[in-house]
Amino acid sequence: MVRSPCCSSGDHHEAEEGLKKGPWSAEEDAKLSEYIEKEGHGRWSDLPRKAGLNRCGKSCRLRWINYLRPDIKRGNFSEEEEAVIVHFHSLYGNKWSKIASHLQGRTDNEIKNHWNTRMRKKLLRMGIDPNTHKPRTDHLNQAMSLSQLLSTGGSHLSSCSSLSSLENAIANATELAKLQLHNLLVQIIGTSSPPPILDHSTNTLLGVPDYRSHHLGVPGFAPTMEHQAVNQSSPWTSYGGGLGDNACLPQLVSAASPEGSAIMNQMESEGLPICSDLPTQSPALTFVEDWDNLLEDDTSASFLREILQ
DNA sequence: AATATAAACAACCGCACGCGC
DNA sequence: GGCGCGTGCGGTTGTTTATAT
Repeated sequence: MVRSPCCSSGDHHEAEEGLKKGPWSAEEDAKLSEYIEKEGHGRWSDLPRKAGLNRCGKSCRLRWINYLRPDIKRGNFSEEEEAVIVHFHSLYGNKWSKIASHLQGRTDNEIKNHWNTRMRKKLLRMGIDPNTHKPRTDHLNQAMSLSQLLSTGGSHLSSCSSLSSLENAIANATELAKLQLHNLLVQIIGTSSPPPILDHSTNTLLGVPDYRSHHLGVPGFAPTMEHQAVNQSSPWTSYGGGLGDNACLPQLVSAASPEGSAIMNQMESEGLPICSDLPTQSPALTFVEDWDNLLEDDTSASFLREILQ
């Protein structure tokens, strides 16, 4: 490859020429802004010398584009902006500069940081894969199974006649639930390894030890794992996702707000589809909300933390 | 109040691409 | 067509700030 003569790490130019690296001082910022506003940036590689800066051109460019540019918009991202980011990310992937071109005043770096630090987590919490923009149905199904198990286990317990059976059942059900929940949480937290699959025919988590034979001591105790499958045609499947003709964005943007309507107009003018007929709540959404409630509940949260430890 | 940990942000680095010679 | 250079992009790392213990 042809390496840029500027800022190359291998050539030790910084060390030889004493080029400064790291955070910019107010004085450097002022010099850079003043020069560009007066002369324009011209060739970035020449700029530092002309502007009297002890930085490489690449560093100057980055500082100007990401921080000093007068039209830059700082501060928190609005929900409208986040919706636009989600939408265009579903179309372009990690093409941050392309996404940035749709958001006035936001830089690719800022969008990238925001995505990596906040939005990814937000989507994961919602049960949406941030890479594919599709619902993580494996997790939803497992979580629903768990919920079913706990309720089934409860009814099972109420019918136990002997105390030892009851204690066993409690221990076993708890163990099973912990195992599954642990697995589920590990996945949700964002490991990139392929998630264990729940084999519905045998009710085992593929890729983990057979917990039934190892942990369930009650003869004949085979918890029912039947669950309501998430409707594959639920609104989640069209969640801003897919690159097909039917890809559309749930109308997260308030068309009433000036900013929202401007964004919507822009999207419409670009021929981008916008969904307006989505129901306000789906079964999956209800579950996600319940899950959020669970996580917000102090007792449950401490229980989950304990499991994870 | 001190320390540890997590989150957010800024900047760096390596690479790819386009352009002119 | 090959090469060198300048620029832009995306991933990663480093630093700062906020929050929890």
